[in-house]
Amino acid sequence: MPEPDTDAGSGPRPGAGGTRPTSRDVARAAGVSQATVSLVLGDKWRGRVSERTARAVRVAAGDLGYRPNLAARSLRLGATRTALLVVPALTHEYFARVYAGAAEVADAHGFGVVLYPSPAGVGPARDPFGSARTAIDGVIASSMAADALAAIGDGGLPLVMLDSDPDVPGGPPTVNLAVADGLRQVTRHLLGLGHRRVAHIAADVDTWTFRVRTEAVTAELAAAGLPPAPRRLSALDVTAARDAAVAALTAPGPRPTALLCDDDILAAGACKGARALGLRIPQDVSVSGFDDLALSSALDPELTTVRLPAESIGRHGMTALLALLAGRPAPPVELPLTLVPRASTASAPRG
Amino acid sequence: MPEPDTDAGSGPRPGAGGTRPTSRDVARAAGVSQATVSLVLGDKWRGRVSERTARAVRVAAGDLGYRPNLAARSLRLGATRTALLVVPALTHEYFARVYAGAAEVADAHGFGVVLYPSPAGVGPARDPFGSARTAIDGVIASSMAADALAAIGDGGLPLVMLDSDPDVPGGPPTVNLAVADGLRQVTRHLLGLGHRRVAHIAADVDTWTFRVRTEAVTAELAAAGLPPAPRRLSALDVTAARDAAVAALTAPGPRPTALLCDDDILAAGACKGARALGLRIPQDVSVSGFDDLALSSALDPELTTVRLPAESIGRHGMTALLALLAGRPAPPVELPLTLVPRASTASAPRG
DNA sequence: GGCCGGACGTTATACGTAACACCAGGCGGC
DNA sequence: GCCGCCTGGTGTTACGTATAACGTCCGGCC
Repeated sequence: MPEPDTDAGSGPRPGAGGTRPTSRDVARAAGVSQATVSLVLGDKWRGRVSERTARAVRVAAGDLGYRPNLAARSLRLGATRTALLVVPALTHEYFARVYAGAAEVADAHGFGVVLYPSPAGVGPARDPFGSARTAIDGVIASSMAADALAAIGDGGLPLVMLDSDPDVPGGPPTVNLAVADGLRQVTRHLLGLGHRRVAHIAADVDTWTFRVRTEAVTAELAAAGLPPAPRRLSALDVTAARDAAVAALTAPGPRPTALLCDDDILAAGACKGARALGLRIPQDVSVSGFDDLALSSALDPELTTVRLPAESIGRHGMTALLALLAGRPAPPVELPLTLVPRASTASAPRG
Repeated sequence: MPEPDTDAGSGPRPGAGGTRPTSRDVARAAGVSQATVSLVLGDKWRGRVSERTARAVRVAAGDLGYRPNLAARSLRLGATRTALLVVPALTHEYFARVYAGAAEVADAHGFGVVLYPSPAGVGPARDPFGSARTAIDGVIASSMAADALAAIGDGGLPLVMLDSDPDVPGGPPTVNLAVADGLRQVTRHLLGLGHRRVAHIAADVDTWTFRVRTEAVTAELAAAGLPPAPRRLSALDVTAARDAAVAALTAPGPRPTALLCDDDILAAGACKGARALGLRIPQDVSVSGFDDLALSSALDPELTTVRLPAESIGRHGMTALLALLAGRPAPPVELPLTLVPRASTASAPRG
């Protein structure tokens, strides 16, 4: 049979526009069979291939610029060694940091991570992961609404949930932040400064992680013998939060002396609202955030907030998914949070 | 190193009733051959399969919950219909918005987009895309340093560069923002307000998009008969920018009346620095940014800045890559920028 | 000398899909 | 009566990889 193959291992041919070399090309160049190439490059050759042959294979692979065809490998193995990370929004710094943590652990185990930013949870059940049409082995989903969860479950893939209700019976393994405790810390911090009229600027987002925040604040106020904080909903957006703050500060009755915000972005808006009314922060009104975004130390005054270990939750999430893929159980995790007191909160004004 | 976890996808999954159905299972259920299933589900059956048979196939596929094996499809087609978007950092809102634009166009063409956030451009040449080990058809790379570009080029994949030097002979197609013009607009804005002593807070990042900013500012000042602005380098970081601003404002000689910043993040730091010195913005010193991040309207006063059409550059980038993949040329693109004057700049103080 | 077994490789196969080449029957034209 | 053509499919193959099953040489031991 005629062999039009001209390249007899003469020299490197990187990215010359031709087709990519396969393991068979490497085999030909090294004078061995394709199986041997696979063994050597897959590091499974101890005691089955001589040192000299292995070296020859590696040299040939290097010369040709061989890179394995990942689609073929995935097909053969029935696994892609890739995880999908579903997040509600990428523009929120928190999720970018979660990704970084997940990628770190994945990398250490030879796994990849692919991101799918889903504006509204996830898409229709038929094709939950719209534009991320990549073959994946498992899913890590962060801060998903309940109906979105159902759509993901349909995929039949191993699943780990981040920042989601851990008490669903038969639900997927969860990795959570101690969000409730974090907001208790904030509330106690404000109470400790003498504040008795606290307005709560909450995000109008129907996810577990935001729902528990309100419960925690209310419970902590009740424990101190105070009524629930007036709660103002707002989109997770500076302008909406500004309006909510203005509404809270101009509502009938005695003016709140503190604005407890569920997110740093809301806190930034709250600061603008307070200033628009001529109030000074923190002398006239204290403002607290939640997240410790870069934004929070860019503001003036710097924001009292709660630091979220975003990278850590990403690491734990990936670790849990790897456990699932290996057939091991993934016990639930809850990570502690720490209050970061800064300049935007101070003692309540007298009067 | 966990070895025996390779059979992750092949184990029987309780919810799905065994292993995932293949096109052959669908064929069996519908009483046709696998080839017919492929034709029907691939929408290539017009005039080759009867309406009735096609319907039967679709019903069977739906009943079984069939989803094509993407690895097998990619192997067969030699293409993955997936693009890789390489960005320097995800925590910067700009890149998240670029992604959104790229994903929009990709989706409309049945393509997927996978993100690879590369802390330092890209990784070593051997495996440029570290944790994003997914089979891809092409690359869109944004704001890459020169050496990183070389590593990407080695991949031999179609490549589109965003925010990169368009004048490299034989270089890849580029999609750019008119960054130089944007900074000229800012400079003229400040000159028009009477500022004659402008300090330039620049990012210490060796990429084209930041290099041209300094050139543009210097050229525009020279055109007005002014010496180059004292330039202070800073990491792309609030604290570093704060220090740079303090240094600029306390340097020997007459104090600058304006701080021209290459990025909104730098501007946020500059504001903090100015305030730390007891200066009011904009009465004592004007501050301008660049990007129009959400941050810029969260600051107080709101930042004069330049709006970047991030989604648009993502859309154009993906469009260019699709052209390349179709064998068509991708002419260079340059998108115009618009100045957004807000409250952080005002007339230069007299004296 | 025959036989065993380690060292060193090779041959063959399957993964699931898409598409090319073929084929059976019916029908109209000449 | 034969050809050509249209309709509605089917058999088969190849994509590139990983690995199970199978050889082959050769030194050593009873």
